[in-house]
Amino acid sequence: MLTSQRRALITTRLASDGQIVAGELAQELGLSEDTIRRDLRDMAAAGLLKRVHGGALPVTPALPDLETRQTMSTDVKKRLGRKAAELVHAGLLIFIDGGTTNAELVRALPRELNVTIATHSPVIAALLEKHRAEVILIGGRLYKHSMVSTGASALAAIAMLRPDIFFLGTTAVHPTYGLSTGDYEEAAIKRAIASRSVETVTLLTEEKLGAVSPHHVIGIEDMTALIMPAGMAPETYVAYRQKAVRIIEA
Amino acid sequence: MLTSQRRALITTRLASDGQIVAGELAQELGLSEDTIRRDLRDMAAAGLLKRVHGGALPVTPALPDLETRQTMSTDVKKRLGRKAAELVHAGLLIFIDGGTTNAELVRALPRELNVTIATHSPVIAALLEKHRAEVILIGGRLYKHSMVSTGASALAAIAMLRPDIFFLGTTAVHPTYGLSTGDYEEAAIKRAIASRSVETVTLLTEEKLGAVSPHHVIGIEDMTALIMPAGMAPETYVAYRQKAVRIIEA
DNA sequence: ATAAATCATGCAATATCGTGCAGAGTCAAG
DNA sequence: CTTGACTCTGCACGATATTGCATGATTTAT
Repeated sequence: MLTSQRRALITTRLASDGQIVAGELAQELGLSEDTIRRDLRDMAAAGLLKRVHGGALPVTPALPDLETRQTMSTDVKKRLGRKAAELVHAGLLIFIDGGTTNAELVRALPRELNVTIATHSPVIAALLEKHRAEVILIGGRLYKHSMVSTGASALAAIAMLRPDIFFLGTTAVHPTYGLSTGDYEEAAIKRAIASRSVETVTLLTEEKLGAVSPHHVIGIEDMTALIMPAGMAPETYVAYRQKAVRIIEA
Repeated sequence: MLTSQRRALITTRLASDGQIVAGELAQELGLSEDTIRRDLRDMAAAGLLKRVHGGALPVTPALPDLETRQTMSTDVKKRLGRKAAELVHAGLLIFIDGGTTNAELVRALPRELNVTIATHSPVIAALLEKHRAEVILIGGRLYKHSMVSTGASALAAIAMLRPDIFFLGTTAVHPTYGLSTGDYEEAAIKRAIASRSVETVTLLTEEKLGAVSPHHVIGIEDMTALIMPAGMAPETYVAYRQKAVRIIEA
């Protein structure tokens, strides 16, 4: 692993976890603690993080992550969410995946709409408290990173459903490699839901395009539509259109 | 947890609660009181807080009416939650019912504690995002009023568990009629969980005592313990003690 | 006044840190 | 191709920091 890669990972990890523990990261990467410490020392000198005994913290201490993620790029996600909400009509069975972008979809859903919403994300379910929608919560063992149910019982519950639309949450979309994610179990669950759904749609912010994660979920050609921000360069998404996927701009 | 994070937490907690109790915080974080005391001593030396016997106070006391209003309603529940958290030990399987009082229990649980927590409330599950605990989410059809899973699939999932402690959320407790609630399905679920649990505990605020709702859950004699606010008139709860239920004051 | 809780201090075990040094790899000049 | 400067990395070692426990002092509550 290159030094710059390692340092990029540290930055990412700081943003997602709000902390770095030197010993843990050394073990995880199979490196000595000295290397990690040197990275942290240098990055602290560059003002990229705040060095503390035992590890490092972000320079701007992590706000409650709900707040952080909300403020990250709310505008774009809100627009995507509103556009996605237009696909939802009364009487349908909708499956909503976890993630902050899908949370915006939930917020954009009319409160009085008579739909049935299935989800394996307790966060999404909690957001539906004030809606009229019938909610089906998929249980299972919670995968802590993305906070969604996984495991055999979740798969069994999903097998009982036949959603009209699946709003898939994703972190990486690539024209050739399709959708991918960082966890094996998570990928399996998403695949199971998509395979049972009539339509599969995902909401995409720009930074996810072109990215690849270790675990393949489904190919672009298996998607019904991609909802992405308007105003992007055509060459960014022409590759997707060639796969006959519908592109909806928001 | 890194030292600086712990101290940041102390600052936050001082702002939100208006006080720090050394013993409680030590228990909550799974550390010795000495460590907390050292933090408080050092932070007091740095002028970040005011050290007092038993804990610490903010240097600039919070505006009185803001403090009282915010904490009046939740202060009692926070105390109940912290007391209840003392019952939870590493290695146990805990089932946590929905409700705002149980939410305070979750907030009081040590973040690093190795427990397994089952819940049929997406709200409770979402609160556990930052905890190390293994979380088992019980799925089903969400009963919107109390936001908990109900129905056959929830019952089936519960039948797989054998919780050590069930923290039952309730709205009505009566010395003769026991615990009751407003929805039939909800009562059935609570009964099912209680019947499979080794211990059943409930957190009670004063206004729930003596109330009766249409649907019976379980009798007082089937409870292991009631956790209720300290300082109530003895005649208020003597009737419960006669049922051989343990009364824990918080 | 007496019991219980809380505190400060010293001590030992562990974790983390900084520094110096050596081996391996890279790269460009010779 | 060889050589030497340079960088990166891991290890060793002593220094420092953190933590939990024991002990006796102090404070608080009854």
